Amino acid sequence: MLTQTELRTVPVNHSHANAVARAAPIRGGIGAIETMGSQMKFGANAEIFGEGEPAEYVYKVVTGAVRTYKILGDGRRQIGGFYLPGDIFGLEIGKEHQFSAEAIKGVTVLVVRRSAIVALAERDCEVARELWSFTGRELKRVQEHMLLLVKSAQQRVASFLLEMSKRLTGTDAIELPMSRQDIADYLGLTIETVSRTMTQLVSEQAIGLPSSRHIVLRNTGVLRRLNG
Amino acid sequence: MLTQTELRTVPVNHSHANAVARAAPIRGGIGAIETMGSQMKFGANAEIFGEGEPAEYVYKVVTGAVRTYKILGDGRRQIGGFYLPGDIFGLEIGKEHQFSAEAIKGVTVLVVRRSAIVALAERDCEVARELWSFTGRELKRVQEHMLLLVKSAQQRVASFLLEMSKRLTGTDAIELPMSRQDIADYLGLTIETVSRTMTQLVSEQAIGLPSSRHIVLRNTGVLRRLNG
DNA sequence: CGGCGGCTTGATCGGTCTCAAGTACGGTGG
DNA sequence: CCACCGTACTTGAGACCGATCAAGCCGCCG
Repeated sequence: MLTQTELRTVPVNHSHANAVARAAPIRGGIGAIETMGSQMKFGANAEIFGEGEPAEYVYKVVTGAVRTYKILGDGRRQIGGFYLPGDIFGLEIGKEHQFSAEAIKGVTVLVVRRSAIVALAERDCEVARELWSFTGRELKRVQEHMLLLVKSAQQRVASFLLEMSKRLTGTDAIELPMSRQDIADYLGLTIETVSRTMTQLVSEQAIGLPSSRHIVLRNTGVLRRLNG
Repeated sequence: MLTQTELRTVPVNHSHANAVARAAPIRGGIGAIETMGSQMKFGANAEIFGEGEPAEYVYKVVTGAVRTYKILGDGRRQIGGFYLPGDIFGLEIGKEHQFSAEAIKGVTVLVVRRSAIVALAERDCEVARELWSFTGRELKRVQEHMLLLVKSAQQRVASFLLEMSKRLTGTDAIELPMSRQDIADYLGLTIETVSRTMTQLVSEQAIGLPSSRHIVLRNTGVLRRLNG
């Protein structure tokens, strides 16, 4: 239950006054956040936006990592997704954010006003298509996440490691930005089960674990087989 | 594991030769399936489309009920969603269906070529927005489904009944179109656990169960409290 | 009436959670 | 440089929830 320390190294409000850079808007929608966005920084565990707040901005991770989450009725936290450099998050169809978002560690993001993109999409069908396409990819991602949650602990952890390997570096050696608690809340497990499963995978020669956040995939075949 | 009988009462191919009605195309995108679509019928358990097949058509349920699903690596079936009269399904961003779809019982659907809608969206931004909006609602639905899967059996069943009550009739008396196996595969439980949980809810006065598919919500407060 | 599929109920097993210590690591201050 | 502390992580023992295996029941249709 939210063991994490609630230190917010950057005071946040929704005027987002701490923008540090601004480039001239040229054209394009979501794919052109680079050219029309402002850059912002958030410290570790800083809240970027909260569930239910107006979805005024769309974000793209430049460096660092972000988690989105919901607090369930019984106090547990379910993480909806991890967003790594290059990933876009915070784009909603409706007026409000469905999940909260926090920086996992220090993060730099590009920010664009949602209204700017939506306005563009009203004139430029190509932009509208990009919005649709983005939400479609997000849908696919959540569908896969859903499928994860009906598997065994071993399968969930194995799938998670394969996913992170692909997204972080594409190689077998990965440096996890998130804590065991984050992983547990993403996979719908407890921190103890995640930890135990990791050591189990080590003893099965499937992974190496030189340090708790540094993981080496030794036998992706075994991991993939677990995946189903 | 797929106890269901594989009887396909309607032979299906992708030319969809068994269209029974055609109306003149007037205008509008996804909201205008009515005016530009053909009507089709599928018998109980008939396959409407398969995972990985080209997503040539978009469907809207007129009568009956549809399930989408995936078969997991270990042979289990996970149901992605139930689609009831008025619901649209089968609309993909990419070229292929991500899930398979079957009629739960006899079903009548309206069908439109995906390409027709997409072509419209390239010229009419309002149509493009409708596509985005639809996929956004689907995303929200899947997110909620994901949240279901990390709850207790009681919570899952209670949430399911509340959802069905809202979508089927809006009243407290519901007639489920799907079997216990379907419900189990939707909730990530076994058929036995679903059954036991139902009788448990009966003994707690939360629901009435005059027959296995006919359910009366007696105490929605209790159900909602379970929901979290 | 018999048979079959869908549903319920019972007994036991097993995987994950819970509660509780113990360990490793990084930072801070003496 | 080391002692200390706090946090993150690991490990262990036992409880509990849902899965599994196995019967039995019910409704429907031939």
